[in-house]
Amino acid sequence: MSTQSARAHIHDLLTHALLAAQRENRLPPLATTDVTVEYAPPEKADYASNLALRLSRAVRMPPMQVAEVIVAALPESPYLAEAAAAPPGFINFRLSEQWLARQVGDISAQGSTYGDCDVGGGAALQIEFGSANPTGPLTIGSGRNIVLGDTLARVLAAANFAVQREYYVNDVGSQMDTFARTLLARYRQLHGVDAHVPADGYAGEYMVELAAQVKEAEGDSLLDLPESEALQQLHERGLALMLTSIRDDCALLGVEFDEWLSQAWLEDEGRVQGAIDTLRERGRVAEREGAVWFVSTDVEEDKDNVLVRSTGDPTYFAADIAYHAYKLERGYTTLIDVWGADHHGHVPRVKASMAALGHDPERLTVLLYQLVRVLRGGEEVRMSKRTGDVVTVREVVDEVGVDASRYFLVARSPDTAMTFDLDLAQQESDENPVYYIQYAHARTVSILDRAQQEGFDRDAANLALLRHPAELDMLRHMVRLPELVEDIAVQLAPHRLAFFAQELAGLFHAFYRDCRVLDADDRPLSHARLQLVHAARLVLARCLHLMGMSAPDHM
RNA sequence: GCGCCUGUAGCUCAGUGGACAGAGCAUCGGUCUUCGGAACCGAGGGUCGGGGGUUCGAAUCCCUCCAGGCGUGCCA
Repeated sequence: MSTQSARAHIHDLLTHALLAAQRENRLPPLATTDVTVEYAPPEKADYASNLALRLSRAVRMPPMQVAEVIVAALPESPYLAEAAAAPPGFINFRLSEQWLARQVGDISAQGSTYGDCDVGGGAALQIEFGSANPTGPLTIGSGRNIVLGDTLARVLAAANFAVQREYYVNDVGSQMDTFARTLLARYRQLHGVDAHVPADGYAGEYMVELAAQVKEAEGDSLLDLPESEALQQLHERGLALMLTSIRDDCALLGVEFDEWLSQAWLEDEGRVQGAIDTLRERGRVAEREGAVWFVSTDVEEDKDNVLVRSTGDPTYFAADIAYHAYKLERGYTTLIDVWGADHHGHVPRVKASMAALGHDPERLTVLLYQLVRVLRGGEEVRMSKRTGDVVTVREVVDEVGVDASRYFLVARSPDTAMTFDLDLAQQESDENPVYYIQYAHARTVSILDRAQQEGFDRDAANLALLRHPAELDMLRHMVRLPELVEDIAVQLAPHRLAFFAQELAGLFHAFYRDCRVLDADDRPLSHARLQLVHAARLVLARCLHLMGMSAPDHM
């Protein structure tokens, strides 16, 4: 970063002013006050602080007076054209137009890294997402998980975290057993043997296709095996095939993981037993009703939870305890899990287990997202994983493309039980917001190409010529990208990217209308505007890439 | 019963302590087609689920009620 963001700079100015005002006895001595800077309504200012309003009571002065004292103590800054107190006690800041125009040069110089910030400070962060059971193809719900996780990972990397992406493979347990039993039934059926899919089995057609693949590879050799052995082999084969399919689905979405971590591996390594042993040593384990329990009743949970079933098998929860301990053991200081809201009850007990093992549960943040409804032909598609009646990632990407898929899945707050309208996402019309952003990018490219053909030289630009309101409005938005990346990294709110990009595209289109870029009669202005268009292209492309979308040159 | 999430314009959704509550789409009316019209401008449309409270200030925080989704000791 060659320069500090405007917001961070104003924050520092206010902090200095506050100290200076106290030093000069224009304000009484204060305990440390956290200074906040926010975006102001555009007609009032660019940035604003409510510092004086919040201080008013403590210093026993009217807010407006406090604001005026602070304004008077503000250092000069090349960033600002104006700082003023405004009723009822806000401190408003206007960015300098000359400073804004100069940012075009900074943005161009930073190129595809413009937008980076340093909230992470290089800290090792792990984000675990996806992590759907490998018992069926990825559903659109998992798609939301993966798109949210991947977009966050991209933003966190831009915020200077050392990001590792991991998919947790839940390859043991009762659901996998059911998966294997279903596969065996389908395999037998393909050989003309009378067999039935278990009542709790996976009825989806994909299981027949899996069985066919096994048949192709193994012929009838599994038919004569003892059932337990056949099940074990089908478990392995089916798992491998499902993982390949899931990996392919992720690739369709443009997502790659650094690690696929297997629950079976954790168990084989003795890490699950080890975690249980450690909890026992710490007096946090009880045995009753034939099972082993994690005792958390007096701590963070309202109930105890089973670690080892009466059958002797460890639960998913026990493995997850070992898994989270292993994450920290590998040196990640910040952990993020992306889970569907149906797992929210799992959060307190995982955190309780971290505390019980002597770790700081605050290291883990769980991003919960609500479920996805799908609209097709204007009607809600009923889904059931058990019957195999699901809308898959593959179907959606095939129908609407990867860009629209990702856009729609990321553009809603994780807390919203979103509706995915397949027909809208598929439309290549002005009803579809996806193309609005991409079209703006394509327009920038088109102008830049044309400028080159017609012999304009943007390197000769005098940026001080940029003073049209449409130019400055676009710049005011563009300089907020590093602040946006910071906010998204802190709030884990990737959907804000979509809104930012949408607004920037709108500002660009308005600029395009109001400001002729290529004008042979005014080459100096054309050159400056070309630099601005070039910078706009960089920012639009960065937004699109952070969302995992393409930034097309032509549409 | 209890816990979490949600309820904002006709629809899909932003905004979670600040300034008269916003966007896209839809509707209606304009630009009329010289750098890409997949664009732009304007208009109408909301007791922010209801009620109470805290605060200088509440869509935002607290209480309560209503509605929907998800969950609630040996599925994950």
